[in-house]
Amino acid sequence: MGVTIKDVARLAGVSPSTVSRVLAGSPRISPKTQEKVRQALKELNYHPHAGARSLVTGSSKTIGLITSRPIVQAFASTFFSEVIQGIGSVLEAEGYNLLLSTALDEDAGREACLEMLRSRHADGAILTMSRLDDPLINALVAEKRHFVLIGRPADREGRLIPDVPYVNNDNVSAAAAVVAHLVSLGHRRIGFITGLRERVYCYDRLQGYRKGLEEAGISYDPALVVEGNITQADAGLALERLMSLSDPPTAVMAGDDVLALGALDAALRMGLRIPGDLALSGFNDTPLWRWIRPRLTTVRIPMYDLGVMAARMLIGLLKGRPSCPPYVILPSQLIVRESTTGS
Amino acid sequence: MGVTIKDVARLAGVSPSTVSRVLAGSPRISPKTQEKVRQALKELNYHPHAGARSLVTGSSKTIGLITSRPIVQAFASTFFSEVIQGIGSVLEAEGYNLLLSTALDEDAGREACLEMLRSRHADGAILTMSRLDDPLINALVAEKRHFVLIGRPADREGRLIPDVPYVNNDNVSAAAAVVAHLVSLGHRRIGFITGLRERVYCYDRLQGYRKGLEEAGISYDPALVVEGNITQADAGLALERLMSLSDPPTAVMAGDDVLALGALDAALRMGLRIPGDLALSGFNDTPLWRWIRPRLTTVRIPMYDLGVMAARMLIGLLKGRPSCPPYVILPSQLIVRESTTGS
DNA sequence: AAATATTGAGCAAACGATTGCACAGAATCG
DNA sequence: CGATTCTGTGCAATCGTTTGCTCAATATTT
Repeated sequence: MGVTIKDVARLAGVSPSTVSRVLAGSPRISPKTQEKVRQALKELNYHPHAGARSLVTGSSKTIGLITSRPIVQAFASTFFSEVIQGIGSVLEAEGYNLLLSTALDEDAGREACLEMLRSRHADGAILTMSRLDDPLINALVAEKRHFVLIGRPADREGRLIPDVPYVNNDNVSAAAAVVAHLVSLGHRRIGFITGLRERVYCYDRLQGYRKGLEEAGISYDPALVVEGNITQADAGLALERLMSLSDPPTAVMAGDDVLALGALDAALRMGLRIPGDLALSGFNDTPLWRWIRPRLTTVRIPMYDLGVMAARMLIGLLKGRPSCPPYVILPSQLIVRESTTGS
Repeated sequence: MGVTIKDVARLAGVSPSTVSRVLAGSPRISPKTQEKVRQALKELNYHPHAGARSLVTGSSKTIGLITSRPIVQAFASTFFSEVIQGIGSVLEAEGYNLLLSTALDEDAGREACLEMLRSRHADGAILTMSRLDDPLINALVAEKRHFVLIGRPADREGRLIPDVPYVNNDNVSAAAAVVAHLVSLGHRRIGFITGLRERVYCYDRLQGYRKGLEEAGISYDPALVVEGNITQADAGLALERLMSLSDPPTAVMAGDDVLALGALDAALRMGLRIPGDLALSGFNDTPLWRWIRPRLTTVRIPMYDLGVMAARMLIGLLKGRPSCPPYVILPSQLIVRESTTGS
């Protein structure tokens, strides 16, 4: 069925070794021979057998792409999509293919991921959206695998786990910047609707929220923070809860655009005017939502670039480049729109 | 580095063949031996080398997932995400892994896809969102690959290409149902904003639109159809064009929720009331948008199930099941909401 | 008890590619 | 011109598994 290197060798009148060397671009092959071999390659439409190759070289030219939470959520926003593109653009140029982890639930999923990486002999992995004290990170470290995290490796207390390469955006300072923006508009009671803090990015944005308050000299009020699932329904309930406080917020920042949308819906239902009665901000600048009115003040995350950097970093690791930096933090950008300023 | 079948054999005091047979569940191994081998497997934490396996068996237990248009768009909506989950849920249970095609542009992308399938010796492929006369389909057929299309295989004139297994939703009748719904509300001038008809699903929805008109005894007016890219900006322009006709539509159906959102934005900007001045409908029931006001009348596509069925069908093909149906059409569902009925 | 059937396990040959080593023939040197 | 260095190519081992065939040992049958 498949045409092998021997077939090519026979047609070109050389040995398999020579064909292999031509393929590898070895300099010790004469131009004449090279030409003959290339002819034969084209003529037979030869394609190397990745399995056989990986058997002898030990490298499968394959990278695992892993999401530690169910893919459902991972793909729901455009985050994953953009990140994948960034990763793909780098990996393709380097001849790597992406192996997707499609596990359903978190525990079985972890084993399935590891199994995939092991049996497919993946050269490395890229992880996204990890949790505090993420078991998968621990497992990967224990197996001494090459991998790069998109996000921030954090232990149970949110402290940075050393020696894990990662690419992240500056969630803390970005969240603080949102607070500063709201403060500059005169707000002092600022609510925060966020996903569960076991997700590192949620944790960090919460830290940024607190940092922003502190820098503005506003004391932190736990009653103003509502933590829940990243769904619009939950965000709506969260907003209702915040607005029913005896001293309700005049501004609410959401830890994600999805949450902001749910909150927006609830606010409008409650008859609140945005931003007249309540200023509202999101996070992530989900592209498709730029058309929602009022337009959402939010933070733009360089998702594509996160993917690119992660892939580059991983390639660096695989090639054993010593100059490879242990981590990269990409800046994000506050995008001010109507939902806070009204114009 | 890696622990091989020989290591296991040595520890268990048997030959590699025996270990292999235990792994394969061969019945001709005594319980005692099986137990010994299993012990050794656990103890050494053995994992088979997929490459070596594929070398001798010819199967790589790998499925390529291919999007013929740039992944960008493919991932932008939740379509791809849900489909992937469906696919994954089936493939994982069958021991297959997903290889993702990450090509950037359409032409180089096609070659990269094929190259991936060939050199990785993928057992099969699942294709999404094909075009009329899609070159990739032709290539896959020419290479006699096992694959299933999510969508409908169509030639240049939109005719069904025979002998290509596919899973599709009933775009034609769904679009017709939307028209029927609008007609039942009293509309006679119904506009249609759609993506380029070179995408089969756009083409089919256009056919459904025409069919719906015909069934209602309304003659087709090309001026009421605007075809463009699937972006909100284009949809906005399309709506403006439709509304500036001397005899503008009283209802507009969009071929996609993204388009509906762009049209909605434009309509509101033009001071139109929805559905008072203009009824508006979408397509796909993008989950995150159920919270947008006014809520969008749309069509729900069973995306997850499309993935499941495609994967099942592919597995069937790979196993050479003769009972495997050549195609499946899943029903979609009209979801009536405020944007057409007002309540 | 001898002949035959069954069971359980090993031998060894693939599968397709890479690569260290050997070795011709040509080129270069003294 | 003989000795030495290059160049270009082939040989053969190797990577980790699977699997057809062989064959001992055991079980079953006459």
